[in-house]
Amino acid sequence: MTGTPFQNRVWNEIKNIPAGQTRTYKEIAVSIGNPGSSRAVANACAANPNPITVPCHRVIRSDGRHGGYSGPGGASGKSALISSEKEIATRNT
DNA sequence: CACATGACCTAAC
DNA sequence: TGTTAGGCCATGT
Repeated sequence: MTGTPFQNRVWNEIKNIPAGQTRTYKEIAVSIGNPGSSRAVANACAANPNPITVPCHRVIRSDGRHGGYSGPGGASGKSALISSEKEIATRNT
């Protein structure tokens, strides 16, 4: 899984995203220390070998739209996953 | 080192 | 509001 240090930071930040919460690629880029690498961040997710262990489905664009998802369900399931996790977070409160 | 690719972002038409 | 153009960064060839 440990590919490039950059990807590692990206996946790490994504894994740090709390359930029900969504982060934009730019936010992640800033979190890892590369506020201008929003594109590379998306690439890291796309290159992420564990689209399931990594909640890349919580990562969305600045427009609020979903970017993509190489895991099960695809970009469509991505929104479903977000809604489900959002529901979980709401239930926990 | 240079070129090509991509789940992006911003601005302009 | 929807599409097009340019720019940015990391990775792979």
